Amino acid sequence: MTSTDQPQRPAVRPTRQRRAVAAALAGFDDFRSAQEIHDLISRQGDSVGLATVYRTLSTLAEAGEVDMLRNEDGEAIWRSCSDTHHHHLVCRTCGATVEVEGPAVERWASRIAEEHAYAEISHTLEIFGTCPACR
Amino acid sequence: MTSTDQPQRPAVRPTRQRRAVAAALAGFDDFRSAQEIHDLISRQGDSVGLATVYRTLSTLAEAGEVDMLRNEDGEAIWRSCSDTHHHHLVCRTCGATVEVEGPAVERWASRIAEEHAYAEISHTLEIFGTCPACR
DNA sequence: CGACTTTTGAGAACCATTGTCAAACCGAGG
DNA sequence: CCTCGGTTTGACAATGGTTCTCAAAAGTCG
Ligand SMILES: [Zn+2]
Ligand SMILES: [Zn+2]
Ligand SMILES: [Zn+2]
Ligand SMILES: [Zn+2]
Repeated sequence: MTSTDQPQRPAVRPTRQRRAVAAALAGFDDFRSAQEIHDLISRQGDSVGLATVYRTLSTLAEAGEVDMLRNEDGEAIWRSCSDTHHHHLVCRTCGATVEVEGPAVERWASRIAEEHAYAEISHTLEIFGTCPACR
Repeated sequence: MTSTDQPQRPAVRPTRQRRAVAAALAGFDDFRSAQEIHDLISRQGDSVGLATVYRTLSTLAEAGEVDMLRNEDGEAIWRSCSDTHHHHLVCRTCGATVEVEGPAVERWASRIAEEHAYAEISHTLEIFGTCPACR
């Protein structure tokens, strides 16, 4: 019996590239685009292909290690976040981010979904504005 | 004095194309992509360039006549909505939409922004799920 | 009917994101 | 340390939604 119990996970390997992306993510606390992250990595001397940056970010996002959301232009932006469910207050200009929680909102959302019999619910809730520093 | 009081609006003209887009929008009540709307128009016999569809939708959105939001792939989707501020419960599969309101959420969002001194606030709040019909 | 301004559309251009696939890499055994 | 098989990478092509270009077409108004 080789493996009937374990779902046979793909075995993620700790490579130089993945370490570089993780390091870059640890280096800022605002939301950044994949391209910006790619640039940051290059600027630090490391060299990681853009496609790999995208792949790594997607993987991390699926694992819940980073949050991905879309700015008002529809571009994906990423950030290493705390692992509890939360939302964001994001500066439209510089990306400065504050994690926020709203238990009442969570309840409201699930109640709404329930009332209309929608299943497999997910929700997006982000607040955009101009931070004090960018005024 | 030609015009110092009126901000000199661009004078939007009622063209066949704009009427066609408006008619298409009136023909469905779920969120659709620009391409889908373009197809609907063609299917109704009218012919409107895709670029014009985009232009018209953008104009209508700025005027608050339609709502634009992004699906989970980041694509813009559009819908003719009521003119009061509201949010949406959208079926991930068929696009079926329910407009929802949450006064408490609105208050929560502005309080959060205020607490962190962010200005020019806007927020996005959408709930995605699978509607009863799509189960 | 002109003179003037806005609008349109076919196609090119953009550009973020994803796909391709051979070469490089990793880790476990041997 | 060497080998073997699956994993990962990266240069580059390909996608696909959206915007740009600009000459031709269509409103507006006297
Ligand atoms: Zn977060
Ligand atoms: Zn939430
Ligand atoms: Zn709406
Ligand atoms: Zn609101």
